[in-house]
Amino acid sequence: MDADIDAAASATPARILDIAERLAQTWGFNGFSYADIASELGITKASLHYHFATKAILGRALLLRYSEKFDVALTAIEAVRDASLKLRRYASLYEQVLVRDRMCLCGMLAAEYSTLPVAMQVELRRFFDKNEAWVARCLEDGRAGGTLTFEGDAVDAARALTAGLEGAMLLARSYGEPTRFAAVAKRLLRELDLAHSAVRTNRKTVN
Amino acid sequence: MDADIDAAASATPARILDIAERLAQTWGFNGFSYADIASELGITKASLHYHFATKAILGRALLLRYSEKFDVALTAIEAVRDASLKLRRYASLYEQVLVRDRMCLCGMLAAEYSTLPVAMQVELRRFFDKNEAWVARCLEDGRAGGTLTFEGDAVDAARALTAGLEGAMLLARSYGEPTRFAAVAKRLLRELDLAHSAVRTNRKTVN
DNA sequence: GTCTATAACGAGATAGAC
DNA sequence: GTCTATCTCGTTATAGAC
Repeated sequence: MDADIDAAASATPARILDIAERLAQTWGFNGFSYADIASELGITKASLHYHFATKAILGRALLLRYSEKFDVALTAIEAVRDASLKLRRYASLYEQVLVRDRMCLCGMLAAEYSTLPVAMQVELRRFFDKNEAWVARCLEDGRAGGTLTFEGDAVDAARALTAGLEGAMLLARSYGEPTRFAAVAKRLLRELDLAHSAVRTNRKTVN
Repeated sequence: MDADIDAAASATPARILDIAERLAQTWGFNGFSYADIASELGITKASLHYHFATKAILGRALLLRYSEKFDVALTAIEAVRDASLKLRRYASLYEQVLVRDRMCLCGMLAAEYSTLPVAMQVELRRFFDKNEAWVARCLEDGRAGGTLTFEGDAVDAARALTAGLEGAMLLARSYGEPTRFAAVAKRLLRELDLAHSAVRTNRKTVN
């Protein structure tokens, strides 16, 4: 098939990005070099520069691809009806990254923000903006639909949730204990859950 | 005074750490070099190596001093009676760092964790452990005293709070908007506040 | 305690052959 | 599209004079 041939012919850039992505999620964008990718892929540094002329270009491509993959994942979750379940699926996206001993690429890049090429800084903020908008919409839908509860602006609540997930990831990875993340995620989601909140309300009124 | 003379005589290591600390909080531990410190301090790289033989030693000293300073700050907060206010003061420690365009040193190092010398990894976890214990104790006191409310283990709640604060800091700094942090912090603390929680409970029962 | 000088290495990047 | 070879620069670190 032509598609397969083309895919095979253009496989090298994708494989480069695969390796670079894992290294960036593990050591940070400034923590790996062209030499690291080259040795792992079995080609020379010069060949890497043919595909990605500069590291800044590679980094931007990394972010764009990651953002697209994230879009696909979010779209898949869109099919879910229940907003509460949607959020649990969303949180599990983070967890899947963590159990592979990686940080969220964008959380990692956020830490390195001030050292990144401007083009990467722009793309990183774009990623967070999209992410935040998706979560905010999900929260708003859930509140309107009567499955979620939170106060104030949905965007603020979305920021609190993503901040909690990113931070929990950061800390859990330092301990090599993904369960630390899971516990925090569960707690964050529980607070948004109307069903659980109602239980808590009842308990209070009984007291 | 002898103390002053001694302080002046041993001022160089402290000034080195001051600069290194700011650079580490801005660019990361791997984001600055001895040359950066040397040029800013007006001495040579060789002189730096006299005070801190290797960068790993410098990094560990950085962490130890930061941890001590944090202890002092926490002890100062201890004087506060109200647990809710105590937590607000705690959160404002983070905010004070952020408004100076810095990341929490330990949040930054957590991102770089896998690239750090083992001695720094150990010290970093020690810092988080102490931090977590302090917050957990504060939460427990507040719950017992009837000013705070949360479910389950205090340690879990403490981890959720610190994760939220660290993550919010990370994201706020990428946008150069400290208000993003403040909004998330306010939300996190509000959820722990019994007074506010009671209001919410009342509102629910009215509905 | 600070200096000059230098070692030893790794980084990103380029030229030009195949 | 990949290679060899090389350049230039920045990095941590050391030797030895002052």
